[in-house]
Amino acid sequence: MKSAVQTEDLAAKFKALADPSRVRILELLKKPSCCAVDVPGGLCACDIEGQLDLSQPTISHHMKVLREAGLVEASKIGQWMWYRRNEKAITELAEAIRSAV
Amino acid sequence: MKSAVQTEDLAAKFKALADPSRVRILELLKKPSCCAVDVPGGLCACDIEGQLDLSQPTISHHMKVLREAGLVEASKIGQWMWYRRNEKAITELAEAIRSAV
DNA sequence: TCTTCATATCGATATCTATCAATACACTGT
DNA sequence: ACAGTGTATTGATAGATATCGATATGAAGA
Repeated sequence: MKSAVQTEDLAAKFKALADPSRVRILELLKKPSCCAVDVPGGLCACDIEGQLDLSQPTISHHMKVLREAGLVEASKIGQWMWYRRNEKAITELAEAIRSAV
Repeated sequence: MKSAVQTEDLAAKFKALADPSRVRILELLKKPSCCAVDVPGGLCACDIEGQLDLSQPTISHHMKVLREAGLVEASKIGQWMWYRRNEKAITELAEAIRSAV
């Protein structure tokens, strides 16, 4: 039987995806980088903000949720935050949903 | 680009999984049937209730959420509701999370 | 140091959700 | 018809969440 922590952890990750804006953000992060940070893959917060019609604090909140769920990673580069998908965690979640859940 | 309805639909499915009790229910539904309904796979509501330490109305609520998300199917057999996983929808969601999201 | 820009945090609020007790509904056997 | 059983709905409530404006933090450049 699955442990309670595993179940809780799965639910927490799904909760992070349980919002259209956050699903959209994960879509956007698939695109090649187009922000000031010259790194392939990922985006910085201002670019995400430019595409979602949400306020800057709201975007910041969503990124925090995605990060704490482990689905997105972030690094500070200069004054920008560079966000990118954690493909490993995403793939593991996809596996869990099919077999383990 | 993904359409808004697709994004909304994905988020709706994730929202259905964004609760430990409902993740647990999907686990339970993997087990072979052990309820009065003599059909392989799936469970009836009373069996789920017996394993989750939640009230009957709460279980009923969770099953409704899972059904409306399309992740679980239900049939009435006599006075029992027979619930089973919609493996097709679950697999599609697993695909979406990895590639499309 | 001062200003500017990018991002995070705070405080407030409206909406949503999980939960239960009570009740209604539906099916079965007597 | 009636009683019993399984499930759904209703109504209420406590807690969570998405959102924003205002403000704070932090980094870069003049």
